[in-house]
Amino acid sequence: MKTIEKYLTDSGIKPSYQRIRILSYLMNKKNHPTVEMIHKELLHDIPTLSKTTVYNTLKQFVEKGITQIINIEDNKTRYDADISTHGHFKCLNCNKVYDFRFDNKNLEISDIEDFDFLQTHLYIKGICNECKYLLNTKN
Amino acid sequence: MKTIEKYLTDSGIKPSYQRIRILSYLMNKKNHPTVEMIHKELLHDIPTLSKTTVYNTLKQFVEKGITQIINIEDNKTRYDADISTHGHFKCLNCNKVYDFRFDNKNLEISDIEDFDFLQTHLYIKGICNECKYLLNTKN
DNA sequence: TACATTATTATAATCGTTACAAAATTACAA
DNA sequence: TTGTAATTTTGTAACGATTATAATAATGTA
Ligand SMILES: [Mn+2]
Ligand SMILES: [Mn+2]
Ligand SMILES: [Zn+2]
Ligand SMILES: [Zn+2]
Repeated sequence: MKTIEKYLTDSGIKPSYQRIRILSYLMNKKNHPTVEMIHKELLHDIPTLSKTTVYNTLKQFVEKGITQIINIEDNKTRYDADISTHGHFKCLNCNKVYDFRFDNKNLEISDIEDFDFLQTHLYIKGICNECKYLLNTKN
Repeated sequence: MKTIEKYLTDSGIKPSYQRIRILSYLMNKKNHPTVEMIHKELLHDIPTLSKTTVYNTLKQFVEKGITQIINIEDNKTRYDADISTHGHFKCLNCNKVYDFRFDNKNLEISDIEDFDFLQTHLYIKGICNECKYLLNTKN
């Protein structure tokens, strides 16, 4: 609890109640939520929470570099408080988004060697293990 | 010209005039256009072209597997008639989207080894060579 | 030609997101 | 503490990309 406030302060963000709760949600759930998911969930505890506040807060988190945007969906943005470079796998059956690690340093890339790389996003879509099992036992 | 019609037919798509023109645009320009870009450009030649037709056509192309969706932008969808697995680099200065090749086979991925992979999207953002040069000479 | 099927178009509706201004909260000096 | 300025949150309206719907046009076929 205390650590999250300090993390916000150190990042140049005043630790308001809403901001603390939204960041806690991201850090604890680790579910790459949409704005809708965060708002719906926190509304139970904070009945006055505005969706605009969720949007504003996430925008600020991204600007201050403590949250990254995950664009694995066609339409809606997902957010991740894990700002390390890691990959995301979306299961096309259950729609869950999984983290995975990949060797960013040894990516063998051609054609754009001299460009300046600032962000790397690796998205893989397919069927997760759980669904593979479920789909097999069904048939 | 003839080849595009055959390509559509072989993919199970009736080669209407609009579909031929939209696919030609994708294949010739290779610029990962948005719906807006395609519509605006083709409107010069086909003044009656509806934006809905562009949407419908691209949806069909994706369903039939002859076009892939590029989600490198936050808000709008881009399309690519090159359905091979390749990476995309977006320059944060000039907003151009470049193709690049990467070694998909030798990607070193942990944690999700047993999942079924269906699509792999590698997006890198940064500054392209052209802009690097321009930005340097400016200062 | 006559009729059924398919494709295209125009328009309205939807949905995620952003803009804006009012209300609430917080910071701080008198 | 009190008054006032600055910041944060909220509600509502506006926006832009996309989808749904229904009418019109084009195409295929008997
Ligand atoms: Mn993640
Ligand atoms: Mn491409
Ligand atoms: Zn799954
Ligand atoms: Zn550039």
